[in-house]
Amino acid sequence: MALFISEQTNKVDKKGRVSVPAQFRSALGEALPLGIAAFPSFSLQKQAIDVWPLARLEQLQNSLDANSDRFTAGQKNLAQLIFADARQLSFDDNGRVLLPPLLLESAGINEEALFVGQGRTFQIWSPDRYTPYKAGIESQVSDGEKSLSVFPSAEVHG
Amino acid sequence: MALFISEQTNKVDKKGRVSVPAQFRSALGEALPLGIAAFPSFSLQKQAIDVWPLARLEQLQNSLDANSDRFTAGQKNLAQLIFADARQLSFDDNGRVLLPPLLLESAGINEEALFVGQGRTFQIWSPDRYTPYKAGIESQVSDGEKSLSVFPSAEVHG
DNA sequence: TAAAAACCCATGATATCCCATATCATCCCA
DNA sequence: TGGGATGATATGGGATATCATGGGTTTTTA
Repeated sequence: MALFISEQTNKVDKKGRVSVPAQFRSALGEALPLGIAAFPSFSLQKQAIDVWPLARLEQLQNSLDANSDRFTAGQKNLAQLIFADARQLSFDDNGRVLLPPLLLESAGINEEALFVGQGRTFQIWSPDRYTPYKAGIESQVSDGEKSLSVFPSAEVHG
Repeated sequence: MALFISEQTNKVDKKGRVSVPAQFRSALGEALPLGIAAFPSFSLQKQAIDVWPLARLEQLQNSLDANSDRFTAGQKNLAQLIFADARQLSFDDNGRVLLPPLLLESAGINEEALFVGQGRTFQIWSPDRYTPYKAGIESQVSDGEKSLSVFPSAEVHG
C-alpha cells in the first residue's frame, strides 16, 4: 500500500458525502473495497478525524491477540476506545464516503473537509481548525530538526 | 470474520427484541446463521453484556482441551461460568435477536441497547451505564499513550 | 391452554446506487 | 504551438435498496 501524502480540500454535500482524494484512493490500492476506519483523533484531542485503512485495524487486533503482554493497560484501553469510536466507511462508485454526523461534529466540519496525508494514515480536518494547528506545528520545528535521517535498516512495508 | 467496530444504539421493543447493527451482522459473515453467545460481562463486573460469535466459544473449548495446563484454576472457573451463563441467540429474518430478561436485567437495559464494537467481540450496554464507564476509560489513557504502534509483522487475517 | 417464541408483513428514515454535469488536466493532431 | 478531443475527478440530485422498528399472526413450548 502506497503512502498518503499531500493536502486537499473537498466539499461535504448535504447528505454528508465527501469525495476522498483520488490519490488517497489509489494509495489504498486493493484495500479500497475494504473501506476505511475513521475516528476522532485521540492524539489531537479529537480536534480532527484520524483515518486508517481497515487492514490497519486488523493488524492492531492481531497484535493484541498475539502480543497482549507488549501493550500497557493504557494502550489496551486506547485500542478499546478506537474499536468503539471508529466508523467503518465504504466507498461509493464515485469515490465518496458518508461521514456520520458524530464525526463531523467532533471535528467541527461543516461545508468543507480538508484531507491531510500522514503516511500510512491520513486525517480529515475542518479548514478553520487546521490553519492554526499547522502554524503551531511549524513553529515547534526547531532549527536543529529541519532535516531528517532515514534509517536504512527500516523495512519496507507491503 | 471481520471486526466489530463502532457504537450504535437501537431500541428494545416490548417483546425484548433488538436489531443487531447491520455492520455487526455482516461482520459475522457466514457465522451469522450460527448465532451469537451473550453473557454478563465478567471483566466488567456484569455491568454489561459480552457477545461472542459462537465459534469463539468453540475455540475456547478447544484451547481448554488442548492446553489445559496453560490455564490457571481461576481461568478454568471463569470458563465454566461463561459456559453456564451464556445464552445462544439466533437472528430472525430482520436481523433481530431476543434478549432474555435475565441478561437485560443484569445489564440494566430498558428501552435502549447500546452496541459497542470491541474487535473480535462486542458488548451491549445500557446507555446510562456506558457514558460514565467510557469517561473512566478515556481518563485512564495517558497523554503518552494517545497513539498506538501497529506491529508490521502481524499478519492480516482474511 | 396460556405464554412465549418464531414468523410474516408494513412503514418511515436513511443509506446506497445511478446518472448528469461542471471542471480540469492530458493527449493528440493539425 | 494552438486548440479541440478525451478522460479523470469532484459534485449534485433523483431513484432505489437497506435498515430499524412496530405490529399482527402462527407455531412452539411449558
